[in-house]
Amino acid sequence: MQLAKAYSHIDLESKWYRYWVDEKLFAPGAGAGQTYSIVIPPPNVTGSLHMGHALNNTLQDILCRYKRMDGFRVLWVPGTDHAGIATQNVVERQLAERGTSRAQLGRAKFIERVWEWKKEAGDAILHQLRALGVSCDWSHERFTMDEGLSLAVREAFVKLWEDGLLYRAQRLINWCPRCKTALADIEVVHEEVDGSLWHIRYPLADDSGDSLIVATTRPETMLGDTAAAVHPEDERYQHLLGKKIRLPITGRIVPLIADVYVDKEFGTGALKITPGHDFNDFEIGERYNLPRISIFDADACVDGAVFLARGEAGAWIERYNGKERFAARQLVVAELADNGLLEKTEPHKLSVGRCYRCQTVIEPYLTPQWFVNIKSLAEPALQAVRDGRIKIVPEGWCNSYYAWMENIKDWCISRQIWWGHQIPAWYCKSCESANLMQNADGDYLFSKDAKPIVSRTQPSGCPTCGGTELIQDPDVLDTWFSSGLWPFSTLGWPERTEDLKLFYPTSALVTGFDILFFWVARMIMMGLKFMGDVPFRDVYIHALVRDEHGQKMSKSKGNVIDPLELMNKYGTDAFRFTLAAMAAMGRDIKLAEDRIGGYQSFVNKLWNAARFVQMNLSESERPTRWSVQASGSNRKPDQVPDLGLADRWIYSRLAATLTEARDAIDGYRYNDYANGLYRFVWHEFCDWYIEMSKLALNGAIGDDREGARRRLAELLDQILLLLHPVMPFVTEEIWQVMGNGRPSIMIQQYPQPRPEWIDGAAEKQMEFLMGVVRAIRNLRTELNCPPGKEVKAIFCGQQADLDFLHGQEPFLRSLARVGRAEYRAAGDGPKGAATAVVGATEVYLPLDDLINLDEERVRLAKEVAKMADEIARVQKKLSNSDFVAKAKEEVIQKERDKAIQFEEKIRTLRSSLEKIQDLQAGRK
RNA sequence: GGUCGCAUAGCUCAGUUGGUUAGAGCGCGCGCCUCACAUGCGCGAGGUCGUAGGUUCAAGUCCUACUGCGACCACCA
Repeated sequence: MQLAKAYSHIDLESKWYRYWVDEKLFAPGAGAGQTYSIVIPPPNVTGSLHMGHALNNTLQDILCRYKRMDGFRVLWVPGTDHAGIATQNVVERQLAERGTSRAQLGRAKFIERVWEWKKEAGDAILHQLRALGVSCDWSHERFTMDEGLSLAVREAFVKLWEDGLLYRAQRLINWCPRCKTALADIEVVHEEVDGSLWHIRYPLADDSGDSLIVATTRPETMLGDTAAAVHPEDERYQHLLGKKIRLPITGRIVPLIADVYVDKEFGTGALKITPGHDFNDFEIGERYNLPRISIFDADACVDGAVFLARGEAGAWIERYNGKERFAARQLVVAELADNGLLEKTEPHKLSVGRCYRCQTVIEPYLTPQWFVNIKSLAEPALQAVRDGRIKIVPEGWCNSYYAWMENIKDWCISRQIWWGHQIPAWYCKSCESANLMQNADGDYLFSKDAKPIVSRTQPSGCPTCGGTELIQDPDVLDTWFSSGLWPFSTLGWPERTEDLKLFYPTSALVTGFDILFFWVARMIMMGLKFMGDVPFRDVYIHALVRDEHGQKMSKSKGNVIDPLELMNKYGTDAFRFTLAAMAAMGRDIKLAEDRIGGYQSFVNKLWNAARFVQMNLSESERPTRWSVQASGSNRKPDQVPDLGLADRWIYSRLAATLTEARDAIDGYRYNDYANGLYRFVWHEFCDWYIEMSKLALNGAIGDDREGARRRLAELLDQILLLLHPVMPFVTEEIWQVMGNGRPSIMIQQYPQPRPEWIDGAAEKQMEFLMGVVRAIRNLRTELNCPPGKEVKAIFCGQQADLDFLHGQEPFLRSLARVGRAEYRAAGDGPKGAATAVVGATEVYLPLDDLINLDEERVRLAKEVAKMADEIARVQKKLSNSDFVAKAKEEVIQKERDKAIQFEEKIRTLRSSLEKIQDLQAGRK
C-alpha cells in the first residue's frame, strides 16, 4: 500500500476508530501488568460537549494511550452524569416550548420523558467523544442513574444514616424559586450588583413618637421582621434599648435587641431582623429565640395565609398576597414613601446569590431538608492531601482545597426536583398524618417533625405501628452525591468486584478547577469513607478554554466554538495537538484558531516525511522487518561508531527527545511534550536529517544505502510511536499503511531512550556544521546570491575544524550550495570577501562585484558594532572584581571564553571590513 | 473584605531550581515551484521581559509596593 498524496482526516478518523473498537484495543486486557486507571469526569447529559470537554478528554486520552503503550493494563471508564437540576431544566424548557409542563405530565411521565432525552443527549456525547478519538473502554460505560450506581447511592445513603452522619432538619437554605428546590451553598453563585440601601423609619410601639431608622437592601422582607437590632454600645440608641417597635404595614410589635453583631458604622447602625429570609438574621434569631416567619411560598410570592395563620390581620394582607417578591418590594417602598417613613434611598453595591443552573436570585427559605454532617468526612479528606496520599497538580490548588475543606459547612443533599435518585427514606402515612401535606405538584411534603424510615429497599411495614402504607420521601439527592461515588460505583461497589480490586484507587483524575469543590472534594470524602482509601493518586487540574480574546466561552456571548467543527475543519489530530501544546500548567487556554491551522501543517509535514521514507523503501524493506518494535528485543542495538555524523546526531537527539517527552508527560506538562516532539520532528528530523540522508540514499556519501533506508524507517517508527498519544489517527494510518499488516500502533511499546544513542561529540560537530551552513546561507541571502548559484567558500581556522569541514563537503554542497572549498590558516582570509565567524572558524565567500562589496561593507560594519557591544558587556563583567571573586568558577570561565571568542570574531570582521575598504579605495 | 493567579515580539504563548547574544507558532518583509511537503524551503525585521524600589558579583527568573486584568472564597444589613 502507498500513502496517499495528501492526508485526509475525514475518511481516516472514523475508519481507525472503528478498527480500534472492533479489535477491542481499548480494553485493559488480561495479564499481570501493572494497572493504570482513570474515570472520566462524566459529562452532563444536558447537551453537547464543549471545548472544555475536548481538552479534558484529550488530556486523559494522552495519558491512557501513553500508559497502555508503556506496558500498563489501562482502564479508562467512560460515562455520563444525570445532572439533576440542569437536565430537568432542559427538559422543562422543551415542554414549555410545546405548551405543556412538568406538572401537567406528572412525576412518572415526566421522568420517562427525561429518560428519552437522556438517551438522545447521551448518544450525542458519546458520538463526540468517539470523534475525539478517546480510548476509553466502552464495555465499562456507566451512567450515574444506572441500576448498579443507584444501588451504590442507596448503600452510601443508608451507611451514612447508620453512622449518624445524615440528618433531616428545618433550616434556612438557599432556595431557587424557579427550580423550586433547595441548593447547596456552593451551588449559589454570588454576583455584585448595583442596588439600593433604603433607610426606613420604624416607629416605637409606645406611641412616644420616637422611632428607629433601619437600613436595608431588601425592604420587602420587613413583612417578616421579628425584631430590630442596634449595637449595645451605640450611644445614639441607648435611650431606645428595651423598647418595642411597631412595624409599618404589618403593625407587628417586635423587640429592639442589642447585639454586638451590628456594625455601628454601616447604614444607620440599626438593623431589621428577618430570621425567615436572611442567614445572618437567622443566627441572631436563634440567639434571641425570635420567631421565624416564612413570608413567601415556594415561588417567592408573598403568602398571605402565613399571616392569617399567625393571627395577624389587616387590609395589607390582601394587597400583598400573591405578590412576587420584587413587586412586593416596590409596593413596600411606595407605601413607606406615602406614609413618610422612607427616610432615604441611596445607591448601594451588594452581592446577590443566584442559582448556578438558572441564574434566578436565591431566596433564603425555611424548609426541612436532608444534610450530611460533613466535618468527620472532611477531616480525613484534608489529611489525605496534606500527607501527599493525593497529589494535586499544579499544587497551587492545594490552598484552595484546604481553605474550602477547613471551612466546610454541612451539605444539604435533598432537592425538590424529580430527576435524580429519590431519597431512600419512607414515612408511615398513619404515624405521620399530622406532619403530612401535599404541594402543588402533588408531591407529599413531610414537616420537620416527621420520622423517616431509612432503608436500602422499600420497607414492608412501619416498625412503629405496623402500618403498610409507606410513602417514599419525594425529594431526590443532589446530583453530586452520586458523582461523589463515581470512582468506585463505576467499578461495581458495593459489590466487591475484581475491577475494584484491580483498579481502585484510580491513578489519576483529570478535571477542571471549576468542579474542585463540587466533585473532587466530594469524591475524596466519599472514597475515604466507603472504600477506606483515596479515590485517586494524582489530581491534574487543567485550565479553562477561553476564546482568543480571553473571554470565557458562553452561549450568551455567542463565542462558543463547537469542537466538532474544528475537528472537521482541521482534523482531530491537529486539534488535539493544539490543545496539548497550549495546556501549560496554571494558565488558561486562549484558543486562537490559526494556531490549529499551524498544527495542521505539522500533521501534513509528518505525512510528507512518511511519504519520503516510503518512497525510498522497496516492498521487501517495509518496516515489518526493520521496525524496532516489530522485531522486539531480538534486534541488536545499532553499532553507533559505524554510523555517520548525521546518524549519530539524530539518534542522540532522539534519546534526548525521548527522555524529555517521558518526563514531560509523567509530570503532566503536556505543552512541553507536544512542543518537544514538534521541534524534533520538524526542525531536527525533517530540516536536517532527511536532507542529509538524501546523500546517503543516493550513494553520494558512504556505501550503506540499505542502512540509510533502514535508519530512516526506524526513526520514522520512533516518531510515530512518540506522537501517537497526541495524534492517534495519522500515526495509525502511517503505521499501518507502511507496515504491511503489522499490528496497531496502539499496542506497540512506547520508545525507551537507549544510553548508547547519546553522543555529545556528534551533537557538537553537527552544531558546528549547521552553524557553518546557516552562516553561508545567510551571507548568500544578504548578498542577493541566487539560490541556484554555486559559490566558492574559503575556511580559515584550526586544522581539526578544517579537516572536519573537508569531510563534510558533500553536505556543504547540498545544503549551502558550496561549489568549491578552500582551506587556509587562521587569519589568512582573502581580500574582498563576505565574512562570517562560526566558533573559531572564519567563513569567506569571495566577492567579485562592486555592488556586493558595498553591501558587505555595510553589513560587516553592523556586525562589528554589534560585536563591540557584546564585548563591552563581557568586559564590564570580567573587570568587576566582585564578579570574579564571587561567581562560580564555571560561570567566570564561560565569560572568559566568550571574551576570547568575541575578540577573535571582531578582529576577523574588522580585517575583512578593512580589506573591502582598501579595495574600494584602490579602485577609485 | 480575604486568598490566589497572570502581565515577555503585532497576535497567541514557552522560558524547571537566578548565570551563553530572551525563544516558538502565527502574522509581517525579501528570495525561491530545489525530484517528501508551496499546509513547503531559505533568510530576515521585530522585545529597555507591566511600573517603582530592593536582594545579589549577576534578576524575565527571588523579595516589597504599585498599576492593570482575571479567578476563587466571604453572612456585613
